[in-house]
Amino acid sequence: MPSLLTMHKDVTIYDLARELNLSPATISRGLKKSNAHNNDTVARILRKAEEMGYRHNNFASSLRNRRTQTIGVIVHRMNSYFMATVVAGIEDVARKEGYHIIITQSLEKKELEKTNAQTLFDKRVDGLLISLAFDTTDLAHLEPFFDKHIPVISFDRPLPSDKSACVVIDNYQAAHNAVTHLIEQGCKRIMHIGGNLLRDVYAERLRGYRQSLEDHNIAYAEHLVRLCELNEQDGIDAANYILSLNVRERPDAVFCANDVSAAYCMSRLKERGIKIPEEIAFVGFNNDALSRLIEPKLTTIDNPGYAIGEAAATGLFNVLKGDETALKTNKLVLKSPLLIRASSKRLKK
Amino acid sequence: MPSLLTMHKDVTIYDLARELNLSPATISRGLKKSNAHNNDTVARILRKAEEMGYRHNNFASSLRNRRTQTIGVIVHRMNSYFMATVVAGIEDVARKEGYHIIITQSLEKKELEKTNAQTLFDKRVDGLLISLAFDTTDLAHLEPFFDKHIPVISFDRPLPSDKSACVVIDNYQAAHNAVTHLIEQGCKRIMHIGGNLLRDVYAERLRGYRQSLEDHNIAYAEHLVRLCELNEQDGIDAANYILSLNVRERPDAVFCANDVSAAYCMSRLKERGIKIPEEIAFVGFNNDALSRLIEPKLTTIDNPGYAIGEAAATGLFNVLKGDETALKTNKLVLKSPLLIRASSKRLKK
DNA sequence: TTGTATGCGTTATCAC
DNA sequence: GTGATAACGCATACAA
Repeated sequence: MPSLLTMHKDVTIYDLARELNLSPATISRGLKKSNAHNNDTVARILRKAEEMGYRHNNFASSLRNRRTQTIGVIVHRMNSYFMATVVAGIEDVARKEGYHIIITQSLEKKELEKTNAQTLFDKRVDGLLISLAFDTTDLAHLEPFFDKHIPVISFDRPLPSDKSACVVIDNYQAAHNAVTHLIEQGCKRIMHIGGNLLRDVYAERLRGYRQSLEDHNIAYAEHLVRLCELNEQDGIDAANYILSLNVRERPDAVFCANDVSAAYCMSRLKERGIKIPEEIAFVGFNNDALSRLIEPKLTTIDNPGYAIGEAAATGLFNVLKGDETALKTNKLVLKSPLLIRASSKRLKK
Repeated sequence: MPSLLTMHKDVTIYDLARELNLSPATISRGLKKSNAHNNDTVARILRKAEEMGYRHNNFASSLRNRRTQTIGVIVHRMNSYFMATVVAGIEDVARKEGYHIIITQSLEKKELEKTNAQTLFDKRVDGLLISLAFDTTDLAHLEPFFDKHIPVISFDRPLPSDKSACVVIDNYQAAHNAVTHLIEQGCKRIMHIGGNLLRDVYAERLRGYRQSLEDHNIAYAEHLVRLCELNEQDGIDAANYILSLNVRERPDAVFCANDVSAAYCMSRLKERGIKIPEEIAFVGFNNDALSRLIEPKLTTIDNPGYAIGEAAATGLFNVLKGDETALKTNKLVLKSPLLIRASSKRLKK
C-alpha cells in the first residue's frame, strides 16, 4: 500500500517518446521549442505532453546543466513597505527571465546572513542579490560565490568591496536635501537619528546632514546625533532623550534615517505635549505607508523600492547573459525625491 | 578562457572516494552519518569533505530520492506585520526540520495564485502551505497536489474543502467580543467594514458581528455593513461614505476587519473633524504595528501570526512523517484576544 | 530534422 | 562494515 509519501511515477520524456514513436532527444528539444525542428512534430509533442500531464523535472535538468534558474535574495528584513516593493521588482524581472527567486531574511543578524548565504550557495543559485545586515563586517561568507564566479549584486546597503556592483540611491544628496529643507523652514538645531555607520547608507546620510549644516553655517553638535537600529523602541528612546534635554539644548527639528523610528519618536513627543511641527519638525526616510497615516503626515524621502529591485535583478541577468560590464559599472544610482508633508512645514510667522 | 558562467567543477563523492580509497557508496553513507558505520571512517570522510570543500548536490539527491526537502508557501500578500510573523513561524519550524521554504505571493489574485501553485508543483515541493486569495473559488489549481498526495495545509483563510487541514483563529468569537465591547462602551449604531465573504474569515467576522448585535437587541442595518478589499483606499472610501450619511444614520462605532482600513478610515474622519472615539469609536483587527502608532491608539484583535505559522508548518511535517491524523483533525483554532486601546474607550459620562 | 549514447551526482539494492 | 552497480530524468555531442 502506498503511503502518503510515495510519489506516483512521473511522466518523463521517455514516456512521451514511446507514445509518439520518437526519440527522447527529439522530445527534449521539442519541449523547449528549440529552433531546428519540424513545427508539426513540436505541436504533436506539446499536445501529448499536455495530455499525459508531463511536467519538466528541474532536478534532472539542473543536474545536467549545472544551472538552477534560481536566484537567491537576502534581505535584512521583509516587513517594510520598502522591502516588499524591492522584492516585487526583483520578482517581476525574474519571472520574465524564467527564473525563480528564493528569499531569505537575515533579521539584521550577521550570523543568520551567513547561514542564509551558505544555504543559497548549497542550493546552487545562479546569482545572489543581497542587502547586508546591520553588523556585517567581513564578507567571508560571500567568498564561495566570488570563487565560483556566481554574480553577486547588492542593493540598498552596498557591499564594502569592489567585487560586485550595487544599486543604491544617493543617500548623501537625499539627506542634504532633507536637512536643507528643514533649515529653510527656519529650524536651527536639527537632530539626526541615524543607523549603524558600518552601512554606507547611514554613513552617507550622516555625511549629507553634516554637510548641509556646514553649508548653512550651523555648528555640528555631538549631542544631536543618535545612532541606533532605527526600530520602534529606538524611536521612543530618542523621544525620551529629547524630553530629557533642557530647553536650550533641545532640537527644533529631527531628521530621521527611517520612517518607523520617526513615527514612534513623533508619537511619543506628541503624547508629552510637544507640538509637531511647531516645536519640533520632522523628516523621515523611505516613504513608508505609515508616513501618510500618522499625524501630522510625515515629510520623507521616497526610496524607490520597485525600481531598485528591478535594476538589481536586471543587472544580475545582464551578467548571467555574459555582459560583464554590468559588474564593472560599480554603482547604479537612482533618484529619491523629498516628499514634503505637514510634519516639516513651518513657514515663519 | 572560462566565462563567468562556467562553473568550476564541483567536488563529488567520487573525488572523496578516490582520495580516501573508499567507495562512493561508503562516502554517501558516511556523510549522512547513517548508523551502520565505523566511527573512524566517518570522521575521516567528514574531515576530507571539509578539506576539499565538498558540498552536497541537492539535485542529484532529489532526482534519486524524489524528495526536495522544500515546502511551498503561498500567501496573499507579504506586506503586513501579520504575514511577516506567520512566515517567521513557518521558517523556524522548517529550519529545524532541515527544510527550505519557497514563498510566493498571490497579491489577492486568483490567477497569480494559480500560477504560483503550478510553479511550486513543478518545483516538486514536498508540501504546501496556503492562504487563499480574495477571489479564489474553485480549487482546480490544487488538484495536482491532492492527486499526488502532496499534503496541503491552509492557514488564516481556510480552503473550502475537507481535503486538507487548516489553522485559524475563531473569527466568529473574536468579532463577537469586539462588537460586544463596543456595545458595552455605549455604542448603538455599529458599522462593520468587512472583507469578501468567499473567505471564511470574513464571513465569520460578519457572523460574529450580527450575532452580538442580536444578543443585545440591536437591529441589523444593511447600510452599516460595507464589504471591500480592506485596503487603504477602501478605508478612505468608507470614511467618505460615513460623512455622506445624515446624522441620524451615522454610525457611532466601526468594527473593521483589518487595521489598515480602520486606520485610514479614522484618519480621514479626523481630518473632517470627527472626534474619535467620542463621536465614532473604532475596533480593528490584526494588531498590526500601525495600530499602536496612530492616534488614538487602535483597539484591535491580536492575530497570532507566529503561532499560526508554527502550527501550520508543524502539522505539515507531521503529515510528511506519516501521521495522517494531522490531516483528519480538520481545524486547529488558536486564541486571539481583544486588545483594548483608546480608540474604543468611551466610558459613559 | 531526428536518433544514439553518455554523463550529471547521488542513493538504494544487493552482494561480499 | 564496505564495495559494485544501476537508476533517477534530462540535455547534448555526435552520427545519420
